[in-house]
Amino acid sequence: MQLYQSQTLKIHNSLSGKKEVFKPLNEGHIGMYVCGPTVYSNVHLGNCRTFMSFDMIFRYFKHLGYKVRYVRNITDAGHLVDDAEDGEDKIAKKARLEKLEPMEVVQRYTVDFHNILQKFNFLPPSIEPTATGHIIEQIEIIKDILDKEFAYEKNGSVYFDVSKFNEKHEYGKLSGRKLEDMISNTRALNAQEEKKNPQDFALWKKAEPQHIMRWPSPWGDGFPGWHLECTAMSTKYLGETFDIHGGGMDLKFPHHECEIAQAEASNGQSPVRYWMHANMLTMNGKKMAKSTGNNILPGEIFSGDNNILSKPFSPSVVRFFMMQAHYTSILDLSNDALLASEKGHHKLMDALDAIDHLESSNSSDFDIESWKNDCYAAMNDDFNTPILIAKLFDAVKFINIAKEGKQSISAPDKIILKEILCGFVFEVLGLEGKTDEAADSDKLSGVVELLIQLRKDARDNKDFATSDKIRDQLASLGIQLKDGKDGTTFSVL
RNA sequence: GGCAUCGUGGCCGAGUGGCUAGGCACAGCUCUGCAAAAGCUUGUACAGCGGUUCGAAUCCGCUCGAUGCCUCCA
Repeated sequence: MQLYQSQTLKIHNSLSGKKEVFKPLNEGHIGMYVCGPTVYSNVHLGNCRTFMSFDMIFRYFKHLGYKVRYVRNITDAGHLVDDAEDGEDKIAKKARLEKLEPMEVVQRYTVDFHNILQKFNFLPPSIEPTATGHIIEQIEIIKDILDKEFAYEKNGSVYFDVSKFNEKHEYGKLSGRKLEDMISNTRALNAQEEKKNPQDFALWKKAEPQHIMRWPSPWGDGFPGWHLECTAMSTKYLGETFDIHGGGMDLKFPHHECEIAQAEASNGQSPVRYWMHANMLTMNGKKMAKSTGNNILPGEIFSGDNNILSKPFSPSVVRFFMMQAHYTSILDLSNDALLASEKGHHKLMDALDAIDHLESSNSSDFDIESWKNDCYAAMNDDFNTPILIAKLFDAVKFINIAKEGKQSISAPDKIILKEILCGFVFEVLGLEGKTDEAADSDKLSGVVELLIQLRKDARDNKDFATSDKIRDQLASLGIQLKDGKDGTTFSVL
């Protein structure tokens, strides 16, 4: 019996705008696709938040006992810079500026992306396909859509015919837009004269002679449109209809809308059963943007090399900070917020360490069953990690009281408490304990124990000047002494 | 201008038509040589204006503000 059989999970489906009971297409198995990064620069912190939300969701599915195929692509081709760039591929553009091969740029930033995600303790997806590795599949889909007459060719490019599609299908159902509104609101843009209608989008773009990234196709040398790769890769690995498609809120339109259109045009069915969208990250109340300087790279948070935050913060603290907000809410990052999260994170980890040292008793003053149910109820309610964390702090409080000997816990309950707590903290939330390896070093703890002993001697002799000196010096090194009933312990901050 | 997601106490951030979120900060107390840590106790809310209701911060309308998107841009 798997855990998921006893849990009812609800997911907010962007398509319906409602929370729906989640039932996978095939019992026990879940197919999930998340739009990955474009690897033409360092990964954006906001992007990390989106991926982290889906990492948590992936982790919870696995925790529930589901077999999950999680596909997250790497976009290494297909994005255009803007109209002024004459249809030049974004990656090719950057490559010329830096005098690098396009694939060299892709490699550099793919490595950066993986490095940062590893620091954040992400689980790797099941498949991480690249757009350039699926050109053939994309061409096949274009052929299919052309056959069904939902697309047309013009001068070596192929465009999706939105108006025609809209006659039999509903273009705009995900983002709540109506084609008529879009038509009346369209701005005048350059280089659109090939399209029948401004709403049409490219499935295949003809490559100009200077364009480096190019592939042969039935319509001449060119490259695929941006929306197509996700359709090709998601359906290839997950089937024509699959359970979950996720991404940032910003991708809802046009990207995800176009994905729906492409899939419905090519195989007649709606590709995704549950659409999930993660919300944006702001900093100091404003959107993060390089142009205004209101921007920070993940690596700069970890190193402290920035003029926005007062100190470095560990990846796990940043993760804890992000998990304290619901994935569908806008989250605001600030120095104060990170400082608060750091303290909360530390308190949580200290309590986890303390469980093993609790005395077992014949009975428990803590209702483990009902607490455990509350934890699962929080996660089952559209992955409500803030509520889960609030529940975890109920346990933290109990552990601290029990540590003082004021309440008790039975031996079996102690095992369950630890198992559930660790399960949620490490497995589901993906947090990490003491990252400072020094804390585990025998040498360090030997030295600190010695100092604690010396301080105790000084205190016994009422030599408080010496005892305070030891305490304060250690504190300035980031080692905190805690005087308890049964002597002094320490923790490395 | 249109569409979408929001607007909660000093800060971050959940939630609900009437019943404690939680973390951090602040104050008092316990413990302590003094602190720290931990515990206990307490305070400050639901953008504004209308409406529905016995009752709304929670539902509806409008206003203001934030963020994203509006065709090739995460």
